[in-house]
Amino acid sequence: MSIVGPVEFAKAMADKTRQEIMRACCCQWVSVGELASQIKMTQPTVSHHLAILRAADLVDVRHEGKQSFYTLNQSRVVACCGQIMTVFAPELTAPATNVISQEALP
Amino acid sequence: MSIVGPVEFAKAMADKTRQEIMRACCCQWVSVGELASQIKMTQPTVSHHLAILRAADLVDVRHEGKQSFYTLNQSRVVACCGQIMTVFAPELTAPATNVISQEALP
DNA sequence: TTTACATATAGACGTTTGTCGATATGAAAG
DNA sequence: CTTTCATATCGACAAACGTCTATATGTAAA
Repeated sequence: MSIVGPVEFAKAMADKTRQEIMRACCCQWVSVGELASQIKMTQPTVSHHLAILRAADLVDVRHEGKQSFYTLNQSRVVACCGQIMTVFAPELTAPATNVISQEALP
Repeated sequence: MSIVGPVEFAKAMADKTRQEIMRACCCQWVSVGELASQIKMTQPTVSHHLAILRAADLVDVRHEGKQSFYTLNQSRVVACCGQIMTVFAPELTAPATNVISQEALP
């Protein structure tokens, strides 16, 4: 929903603690409390970082009873990395082989 | 040479001005003065950002007479994005098709 | 309706970061 | 050698950021 460009994506990832959280909830749903104890940070700190990751659409949330479970949005990671590579490595990321490119040259 | 992990890479890219500089010197060698006038920032500010990008190995430098020319290191961009995708999107970035995976399942 | 528990938000505080003007460094020209 | 020009570094300042404690919100149990 939210428009997340290369700058917002990089900003969201530009923190050691946030990347630890991302690793901790990669491929699984983890509660806030469990995240806090795993990365050894207070619960409010973890909630704060989760809010940032949520704003960047880098995590999905599922509310169950009194607790909320988070999981890493891997598709968004791939999409943002793809965009970065398209913009900042155009010579190394050909947008599909162009069939007419060779013959069209004089 | 310098070890640049996902955190350092993201930090280096987590700034609008720095991404403008990167776009400006993508696919070409550009002097510091020209970069400064293109992105409309003072020369010291641009030098400062270039130092950060240099530390992250995201730009290459070539000194010619009194001026220095910079160009974006596209290979590093691809390498860092690849590392991020491997770590934070393992389910979407299969490390080459595993031939025995299907038959090995009971 | 209380009580207990999980998460979110608010406020405070120290640290880091981005920007600038001033100045140092270094290389070519006169 | 002195001057000029391009870039790098320094010092200052405000804004943004990360962390904590305290508290609010909301849900389930007693």
